[in-house]
Amino acid sequence: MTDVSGDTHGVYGITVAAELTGLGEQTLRLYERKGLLTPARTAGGARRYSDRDLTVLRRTVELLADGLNLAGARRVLDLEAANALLRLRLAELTD
DNA sequence: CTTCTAACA
DNA sequence: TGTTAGCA
Repeated sequence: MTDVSGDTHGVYGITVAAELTGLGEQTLRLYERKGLLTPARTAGGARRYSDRDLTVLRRTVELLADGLNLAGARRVLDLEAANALLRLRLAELTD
């Protein structure tokens, strides 16, 4: 897709993503296994984190600090994503 | 870089 | 339950 907003495939390796978020690499893999995010993969199977993924990770840190567990954070993340989509559709109707 | 196992709070 | 260390 034509990616004007740009944050969808900003590419970082897991080491960089861990540094940028203050999380451990193992933790990032756990979050993926729990379904909090799904980073892209290289041909060799290495994770590729976009700026979008980093935003999700920072959100996750915030939600965990608020006392949610990973399952709860996952649900909030899903709802926020769905909400953002609805907002876009609403904007199309109101402009 | 990956997955997996085990230990700990 | 979530994180971390070590191994293959």
